[in-house]
Amino acid sequence: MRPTVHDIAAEAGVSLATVDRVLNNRPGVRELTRDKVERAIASLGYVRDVTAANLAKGRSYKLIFILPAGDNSFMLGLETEVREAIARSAAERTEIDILFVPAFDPQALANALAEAHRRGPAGVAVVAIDAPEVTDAVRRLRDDGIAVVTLVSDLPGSSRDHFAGIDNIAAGRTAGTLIGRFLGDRAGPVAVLAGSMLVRDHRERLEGFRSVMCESFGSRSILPVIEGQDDPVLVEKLVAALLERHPDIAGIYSLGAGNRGLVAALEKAGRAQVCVIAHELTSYSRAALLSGTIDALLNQDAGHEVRSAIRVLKAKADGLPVLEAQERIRIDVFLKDNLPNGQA
Amino acid sequence: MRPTVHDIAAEAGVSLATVDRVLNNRPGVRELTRDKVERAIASLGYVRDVTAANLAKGRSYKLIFILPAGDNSFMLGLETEVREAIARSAAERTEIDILFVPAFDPQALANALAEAHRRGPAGVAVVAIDAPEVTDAVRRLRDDGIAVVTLVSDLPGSSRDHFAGIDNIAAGRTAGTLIGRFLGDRAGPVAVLAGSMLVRDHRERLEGFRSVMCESFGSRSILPVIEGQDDPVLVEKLVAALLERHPDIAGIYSLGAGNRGLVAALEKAGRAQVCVIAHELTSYSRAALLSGTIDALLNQDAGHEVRSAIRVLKAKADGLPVLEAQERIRIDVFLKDNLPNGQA
DNA sequence: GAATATTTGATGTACGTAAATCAAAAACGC
DNA sequence: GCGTTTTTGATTTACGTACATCAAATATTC
Repeated sequence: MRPTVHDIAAEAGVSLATVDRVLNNRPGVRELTRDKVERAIASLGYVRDVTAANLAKGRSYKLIFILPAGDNSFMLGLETEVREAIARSAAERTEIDILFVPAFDPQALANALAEAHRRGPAGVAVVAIDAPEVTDAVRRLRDDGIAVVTLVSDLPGSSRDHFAGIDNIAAGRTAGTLIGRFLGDRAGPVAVLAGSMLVRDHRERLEGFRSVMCESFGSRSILPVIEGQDDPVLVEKLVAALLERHPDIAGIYSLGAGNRGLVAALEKAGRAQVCVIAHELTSYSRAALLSGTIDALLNQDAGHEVRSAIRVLKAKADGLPVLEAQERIRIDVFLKDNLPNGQA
Repeated sequence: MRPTVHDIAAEAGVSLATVDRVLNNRPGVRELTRDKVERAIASLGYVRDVTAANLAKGRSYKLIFILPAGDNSFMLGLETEVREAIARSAAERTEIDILFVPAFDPQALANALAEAHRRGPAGVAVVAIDAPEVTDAVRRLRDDGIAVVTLVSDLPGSSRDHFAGIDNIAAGRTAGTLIGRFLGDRAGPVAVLAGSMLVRDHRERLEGFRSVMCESFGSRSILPVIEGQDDPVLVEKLVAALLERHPDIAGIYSLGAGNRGLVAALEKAGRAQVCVIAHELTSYSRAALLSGTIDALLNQDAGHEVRSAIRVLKAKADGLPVLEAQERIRIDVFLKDNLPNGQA
């Protein structure tokens, strides 16, 4: 049987009320008595029954998700997952609100964080932008004991509790090895298509990709990066021009979210033999993978990221440890052979 | 605010006791009254507070894991994960026992299932062997309302509630595409190394692998399957003989758990240029991937499988729905570039 | 309509914790 | 020693559900 507060009280030779004072950091306990109780807790191996505690407190975890507004499929998918978590929230003692902010706008994001702060939640999950005003806003939240988790895009060097997202350098390296080995001896340069070098995850993917190409496939030339702003129309135009300029192109690594335009340009040009590695599984990229236009997809599972963020925020709010192995977001590598059925 | 049993009673115009009788399927309620209560439940959208219910019941979920004895790293890893779940069990109202059975022995497994049945648990997780006596034993458990989840290796056509493992056909197909594309125009046959064709996961991986090789890489010949019983010593002997017999071998797909012997044989023969795709991330296979002896690893995360099995068993024991998207076990594709740090 | 069986209500206790109140005891200053 | 402050104890209520008991009301049978 698991020990209860009563057992602690008996073991320490104090009353229930005193145990409660110690457990919940209430004032009015002598240092000596506090020690006695803590020794009893340690010796009996007491662990507070969080479910009973939450029941008694009538607690519900108020959480706020801050997401970039915009219509790219991945972010829409992320929003869908948050909404599904909201639908389940009754059963999980959570109360989740979403705040939308204009994409790529650090000041707007800092303001949203301040607004979230005002609402006094137990935790905040945010798709971060790597800027000082954002780091500051996060620090202010943390100073007030509000847990903060970055989602998809991290804010290293800030005081965030946790990052729920993939290792983007590893993702870029993986793309490099795949494209290098898939191409084998086939001649021709490789192009890189990004959204914007302003966002950290794109920069990191490029860094990983380049280092692998340099280390392991040094003879293959890499064309200058094309920035398509994740805009389908712009991407299509840029890729079409690229294909015309370089008829010998062997492969393309698309590390951003411009898949729709990329696929359109490739198919119009009839260049199915170009080896393409792209990111994020959406209905477009799935179709392109199945048709053979895209050869491999790297993906981060938005559902996992959202659920992980919620678990971590709840744990941090309770001062509980986090199961690191469970919360590591993995880089999915999809070929046409191992696509999950159903969704996305 | 979430409705409680009191709200249901008020809404239905009955007493708390009657609501309780309906909710817990206790006898002594007229059909008409039962309907009234059920309508109230539906109209208020009542969901039982499982944590409060468990608290009241003093419930702890007795679960039994049945694992194959043996010293292969993957199964040891699986055992480790179960033991870690046991360490966390205090906080999760679970009480987990492990039963070990000799590997690849259907009758012993059926006996273990009967033993598990005798102990009267809420659920059983089992690494299945696809044999009629096992299917029968599972059916008997289910007939007594005991939840059953197959782990790693499935038992389709049985009455198991859920399978916590990967899609092995997809895994085999993925291996096929990877080896086919990595080899490109390089000549030479491909060999397949399995543990035993008795277990379904090995059969399915082979099936997926063969079908992709046939569909997409028809010109490459596949040597007859070698069964190494996942025994390092035997595997090393068999692979050494294989390499001697076929000096022109271009690739090996190891779909079982005999990696230690495979790597030893390859390294002793100095055949690093052979393209090798193997399964399961262990300390041995990790080292071999980093050194280049293995080119890619397909992996199922044992920790995820164990945690998923536990979640599903608890949910089934409570008659609760399962979040399918969360419980899908993914096929990890590891190259040396995206190996997770830490463990395994 | 009486006797019986079935259904329903009323009520209390329990689970493990939180939180509040008030009284009692101990420690402290002077 | 006194009064005062601080610390501790004892007790109660609450959270939402499960489960048991006993009495009361309603159906059913003959």
